[in-house]
Amino acid sequence: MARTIVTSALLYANGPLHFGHIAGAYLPADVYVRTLRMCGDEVLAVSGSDDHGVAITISAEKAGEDYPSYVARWNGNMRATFDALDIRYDIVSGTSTCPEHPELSREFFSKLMANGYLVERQTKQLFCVHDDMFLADRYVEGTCYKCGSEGARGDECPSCGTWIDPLQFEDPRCKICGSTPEERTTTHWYLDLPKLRDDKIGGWIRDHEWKTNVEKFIENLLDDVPERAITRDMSWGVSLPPEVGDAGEGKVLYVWFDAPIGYISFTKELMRERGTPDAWKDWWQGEDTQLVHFIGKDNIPFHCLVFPSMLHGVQDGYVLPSAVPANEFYNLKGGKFSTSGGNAFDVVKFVEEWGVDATRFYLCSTMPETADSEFSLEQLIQTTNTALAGTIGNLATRVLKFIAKNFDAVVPELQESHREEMDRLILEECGPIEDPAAHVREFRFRRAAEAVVANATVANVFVDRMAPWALRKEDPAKAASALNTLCEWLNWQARWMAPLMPTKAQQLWEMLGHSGQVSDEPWPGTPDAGSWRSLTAGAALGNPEALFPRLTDPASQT
RNA sequence: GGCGAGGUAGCUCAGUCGGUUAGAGCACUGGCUUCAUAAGCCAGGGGUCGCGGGUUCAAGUCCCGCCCUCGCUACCA
Repeated sequence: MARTIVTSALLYANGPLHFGHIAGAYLPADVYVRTLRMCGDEVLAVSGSDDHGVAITISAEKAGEDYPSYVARWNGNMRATFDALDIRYDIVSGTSTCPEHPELSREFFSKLMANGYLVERQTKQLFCVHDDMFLADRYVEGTCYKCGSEGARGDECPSCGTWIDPLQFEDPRCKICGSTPEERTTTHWYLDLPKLRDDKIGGWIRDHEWKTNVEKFIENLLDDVPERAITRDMSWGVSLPPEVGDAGEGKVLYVWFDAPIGYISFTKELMRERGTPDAWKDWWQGEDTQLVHFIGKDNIPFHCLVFPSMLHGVQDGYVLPSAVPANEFYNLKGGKFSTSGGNAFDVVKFVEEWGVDATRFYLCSTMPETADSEFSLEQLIQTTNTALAGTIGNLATRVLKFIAKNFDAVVPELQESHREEMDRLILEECGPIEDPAAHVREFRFRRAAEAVVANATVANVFVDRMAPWALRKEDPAKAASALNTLCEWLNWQARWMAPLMPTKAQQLWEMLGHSGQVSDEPWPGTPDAGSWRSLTAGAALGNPEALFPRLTDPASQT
């Protein structure tokens, strides 16, 4: 049986989730997981928050909160957003709360060191006595020694574009408190990426089949891969293992080093809770495991180069990613979603107002799969009204209400003599039928969304060809056969919809008279003339009602 | 400045290895239908594929230059 670990980018616990994140990494993962599960694959879905790093400590202090509660707040926001959007994981944890995380992160560090993939170096860095911390380049400002403009940041001068070495500032200031920092020597450990690349992993990365947009990114990256510091001078994070000695005092692992390890430590946490503490190995070190990382394009270097290098470097038999379906960026009004810049809105409230499934569907059908793409409320409303209310929802009501009125609200009978004609008409002559799951497996979510609608159009064409309202008077038995065929089709439609629109799929499923969960049904694929029917004539149908209410654009009202 | 992505119909986007008249959805126009959520079906109009060169029998697709938009620029993630 196919076994797949699906991860969604660990969210940096320093702000709310917005549609950019959701369309980029979380919703596609959820649709993928739901699809695979209905297909009978064994799937583990993991996500959580990335809780460490300087940015968080500074923001927390500004907000007057202690780090754990600050991080917990954003972790909670993430969970609430997932709930609102029906995005489900087996575990949503956090790097600062997962009990297994520190130890496993240190184990990675130790093994990489033992295997010769870490380099120890001493560097000079600015230290702020007032704030009692080494300052990241970004937190130093001063007068640019090239163009003389004030307010140059420690990494780059905004006026002349020069790359700044903050140690060369004549008047360095701490950006946090404004005092003058002093120069101090500090020791750090670097991940020897060039060596890791040359010891096999480079070849693996080069030969691996990546998504097109990922491929382009990686090629350049590989040629010029630097050593990367994986430790920091601060207290909020995972402390270093004892074997580094005194030099490790007051230092923690760099967030980017420990964050992806979270995927594994969260799995350990989950398996311990389930009472099978060793089961995580079957996943992460199992030969047949497929590892799929859903991320945004900004995460490509880490998931395609750094983390695989780490997994390889510890030499513990970890699986390497089989696919990294990175999405591009999702934009709002031409710019990126940004909560600090005000270019965003409250996701939970948005979903309450416009509906979970309509939102999920629209995000999927405009997902930035191949290039950056654009979100707009007007289009969401448009799409909901035409594709969901008009094509899919109206198909259900026009069929089921007609049956309720004229055929006693039960599945009408199919005359054996009509079977061949009905099957030929709907399966061959009313338009192409596609399997949404086939697109999902290729990470083509936009096409999958289109396919669900296109399949409903096939049935709408069938209704028009049969014209049951007229046929009922001329040949009632044949009208019954046609409606029986349409009931069968709606049963497929509900299952096709399930991964994308779980709530509405379930509602349709119940309208068809079923009591169980549609998501527990096996994936239907595409109908086959000989075997696609499964209904019993006379079975009671549920109450037909509008699946997707039409939405009104507040901007278009006068 | 450097790096990355993009500029294709009114809008949002597809276009695999360069190969017939450049596609889809929405919007728009016309016709059919009346079962249904003023829904459905059919047909149609609409593009010098950012600009200028080049390679080729053939370029939206490859090469060079330019213009514009967006993102990143590493010890922030």
